[in-house]
Amino acid sequence: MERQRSEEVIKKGPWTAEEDEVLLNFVNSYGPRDWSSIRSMGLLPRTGKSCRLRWVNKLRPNLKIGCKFSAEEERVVIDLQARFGNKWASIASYLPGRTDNDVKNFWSSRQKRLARILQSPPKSSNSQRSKGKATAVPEMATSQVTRTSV
DNA sequence: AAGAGGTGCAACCGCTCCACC
DNA sequence: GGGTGGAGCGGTTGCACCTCT
Repeated sequence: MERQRSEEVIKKGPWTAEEDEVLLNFVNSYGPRDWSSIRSMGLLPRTGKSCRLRWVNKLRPNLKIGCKFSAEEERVVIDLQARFGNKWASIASYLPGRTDNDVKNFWSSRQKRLARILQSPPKSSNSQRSKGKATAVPEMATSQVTRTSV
């Protein structure tokens, strides 16, 4: 019973503004550490893991939230990925304001797109579904293909 | 105007490494 | 020296939004 209760307490899914605020207050007071104590102190019904992730990806100061990767950042990611492989945290450390999750998502999106481009025959450009969100692809694609295919 | 397809983002899960007891 | 717990990292998945047909 008790165990069941303690499991029920853990919340998952999207974070609310209130939770963000509590997490920020905690970090301001104790610093970005001891994540598991957030739950043990009864501040939030979230795991330490979840709290750390939320802070790192969304609440940390100086994050470039909602800001697309610049051409320069893309180049850095491509270059560092070639050097380090999928060491996203290491790569992110070279990109101020970017998180490992950002870099990881950016890279996997590019990979998917590249795969699609390479698979699809070079039909007329009309058939390309270039979304507004996903514009700067073609140039990227070529430079990436050469590197990733190694 | 509606439906289908594709993209990007946020979050969770499992594994590995490190520090402490 | 070994065991346990916590933190960090990488991979994967689901959802919402946007564009095109």
